[in-house]
Amino acid sequence: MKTSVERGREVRRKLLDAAADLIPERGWTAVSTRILAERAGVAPGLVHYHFPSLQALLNEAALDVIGRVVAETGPLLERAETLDDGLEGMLGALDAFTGSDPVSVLFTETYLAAARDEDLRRELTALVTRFRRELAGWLRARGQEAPEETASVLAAALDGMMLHRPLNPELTSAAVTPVLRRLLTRPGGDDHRAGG
Amino acid sequence: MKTSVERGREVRRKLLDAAADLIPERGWTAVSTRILAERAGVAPGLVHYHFPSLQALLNEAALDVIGRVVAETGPLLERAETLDDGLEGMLGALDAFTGSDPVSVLFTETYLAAARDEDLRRELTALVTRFRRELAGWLRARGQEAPEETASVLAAALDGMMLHRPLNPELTSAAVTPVLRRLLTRPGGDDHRAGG
DNA sequence: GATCGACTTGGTCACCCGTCCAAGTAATAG
DNA sequence: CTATTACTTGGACGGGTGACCAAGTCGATC
Repeated sequence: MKTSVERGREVRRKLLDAAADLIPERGWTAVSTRILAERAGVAPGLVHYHFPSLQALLNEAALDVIGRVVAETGPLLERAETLDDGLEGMLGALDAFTGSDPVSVLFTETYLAAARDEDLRRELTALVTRFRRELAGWLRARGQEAPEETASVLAAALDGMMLHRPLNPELTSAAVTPVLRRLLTRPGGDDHRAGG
Repeated sequence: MKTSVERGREVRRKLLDAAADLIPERGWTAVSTRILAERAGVAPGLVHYHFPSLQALLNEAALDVIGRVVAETGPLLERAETLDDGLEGMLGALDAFTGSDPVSVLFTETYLAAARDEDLRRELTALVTRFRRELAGWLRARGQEAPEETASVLAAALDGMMLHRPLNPELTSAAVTPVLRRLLTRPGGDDHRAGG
């Protein structure tokens, strides 16, 4: 038999998981305490026992998922030796997301919610910045020109692709890789145009 | 004195304008008939007189705004002779949008709402496709390699930039233009690698 | 066995929701 | 002047909302 504290943690976890499902499904502002509790298989009153507010629960659930995705990308990059390999790896991993899947939609919902919640914005900015820094560092280490700016554009382009995919079926990694490859400047290529 | 039909049209217009304000402000699913009517300075019952449902009103309002932005971009492109000029023009125009302004947020809100409303998705896809086709045609006419794919990536990257801007202040057109320029292949450049 | 404290239950509070509609106003057509 | 038409008003309908809480459960500790 479990201790009540253990069951409490489990309930908390179930609520966060239910939120990660429901935010993409219904939209951030359309997730209610009752629906959340029902989906988690839990009494309605528990939401406000384990979390100070519905907003706080949604923020934590979204940042959890995004944080996990960001944490997975670092190792994926490090495994790639060349810029081309890294780009292909990232875009290949992105093929798991159709733009309509829960994770893609959760990302976008969170970006929007961050415009209306200062706490969320601050923490989301931290996560996105970390991702961008990792990407920039990886680019720099492999001789990429203007690594920070390239990382910013690349990060934005990846999220933009997720946004456009449901409206543009041609936006596959196969179609996109050759185009995005042009963003990368190889060390042995056209790298010396002094200054800029 | 105005005829009642004229006043009716005016009310319809006011409701659409109010919706275009409120969708970014509160989030798509958090716009209610009563708040809408209040913002428009109009009685609540008028919403369902002029529109079959709240959803239909929101769809029309969003597509109006997006359609107008898309319609403005064509002429902007045509004015530019070279790929570089066109890119700079587009990115410069994008500087009017901070990513937190109503139009930027409305775009993203609409992409998300389209995932949950088939009618909206169909019409939004038509608009986005039109934009992409115009961009691709313009690119092809100026000797760009793989114009369709480049247009797809460029369109996605632009929306992605709007999504990321509030979280990444360095994402200015000045920082981004030199990077995105690498996407463009000049006619006199490395253009003949037959087939591909 | 008694006490404590974490967790849970089920419900209450005041309020907002989309939709619909009977009754009213007022410009126009006959 | 009457009938028609288009538009407007204010409220009613059933139902969902976030937050809160008194009472209850139950393992852990003394």
